[in-house]
Amino acid sequence: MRVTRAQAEENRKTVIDVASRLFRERGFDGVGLSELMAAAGLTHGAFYKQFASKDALVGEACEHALAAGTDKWRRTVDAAGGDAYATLVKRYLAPGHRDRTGEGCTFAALAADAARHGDPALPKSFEAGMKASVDVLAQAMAGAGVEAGKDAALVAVSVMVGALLLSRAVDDEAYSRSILDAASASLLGRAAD
Amino acid sequence: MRVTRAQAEENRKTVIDVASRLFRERGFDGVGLSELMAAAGLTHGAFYKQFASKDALVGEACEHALAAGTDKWRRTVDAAGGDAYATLVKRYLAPGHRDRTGEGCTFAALAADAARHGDPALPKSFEAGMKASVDVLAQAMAGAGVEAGKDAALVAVSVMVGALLLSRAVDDEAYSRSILDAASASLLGRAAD
DNA sequence: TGTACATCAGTGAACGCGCGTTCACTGATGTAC
DNA sequence: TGTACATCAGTGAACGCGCGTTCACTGATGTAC
Repeated sequence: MRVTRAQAEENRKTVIDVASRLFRERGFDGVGLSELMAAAGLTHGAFYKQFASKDALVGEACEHALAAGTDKWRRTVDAAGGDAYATLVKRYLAPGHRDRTGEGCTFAALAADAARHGDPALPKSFEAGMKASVDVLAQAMAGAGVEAGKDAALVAVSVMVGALLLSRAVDDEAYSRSILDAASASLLGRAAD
Repeated sequence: MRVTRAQAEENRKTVIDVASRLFRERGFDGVGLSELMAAAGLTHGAFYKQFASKDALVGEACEHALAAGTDKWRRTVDAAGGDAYATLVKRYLAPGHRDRTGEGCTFAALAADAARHGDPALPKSFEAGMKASVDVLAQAMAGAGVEAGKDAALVAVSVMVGALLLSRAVDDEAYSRSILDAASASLLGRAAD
């Protein structure tokens, strides 16, 4: 049965939101459309009334996840003031972030999937998300009096993404934390503990 | 038709080798057993004479790829002497490595896949590979007179993996290189160019 | 404002397809005498 | 060393299953008068 235009638009957003979580958790191939639509409270048949294909949703979900990540960082910087850089780094390299892949960093979760996906729209989205993240981090670094500049922020993002990715791939909890802690200490200086 | 035991053993190794390349290129879900066996010069039916399941091959292929990566680093260190650290970093953060995912770093290619795979054997393999890589890199850093210690090597590996991963996920070639170059300069010092 | 009709978001069955896996069969290899 | 037989790596057809996608249908929404 038909629903209001507002409801339909809301359903569309729900699907994208659910997809952005599930894709981060299990990868593009790890989530079927039936399961995804069920998680959004709909049946799978409704999918093609909103999206041209699964690939189209993959593109929108990545864009959404990347934009949400940047927004979250921006809000943190706005709220934390001079502590912004340390707050950003500590939250990013925390076990809580490591363990909630679905709500976490899109780069650490999906960059490899995006690179191999074929669709040229994904790299464009990831690049835009990357540049935005680097900008926000550079601003936070400057505010903290850390050596600023785009390159320093670029490297900082690389450390963060790499450490988070690796911390998720190892078995031992203590070793996993030591990866996060070493990266955190390196970015914030030895006195960060 | 039956083949010699030596031939069968060789075929098994070929399958693992081909799998370790294809999985790095396209992910575990991106490679079907028929295609994989065909790439190894066999038919898909032969697969289950050598492996219990696709998951079993995934485990062996990861182990193989990780061990091969560590060996390659070790050989580079043995061959390059005092230049080992710079050689390692430059080769790792080179466009050639970025563009050959199938023969490249297993962490950058498969860490996310491994983290979400479920099978507890994968994190064990990745952890062992990580520790071995950190050891080799720490040795190379010490040989180059760079601040040594496990933590510094841990962070260096994080930067390298993160930068490579991100360089593969963005669209613009120049921007991709700037990620690799920034990481390289950061690890080797500004004078590295 | 009330009625008549067209629209279309959502439903659920069905489609073809490729997946991982199984199996009866082949025939050269390996073994026993 | 030569012969007879058991083994088993590899073949290729077949299995059930879940995937992405399509479609006829429903019925409340949106529109026209």
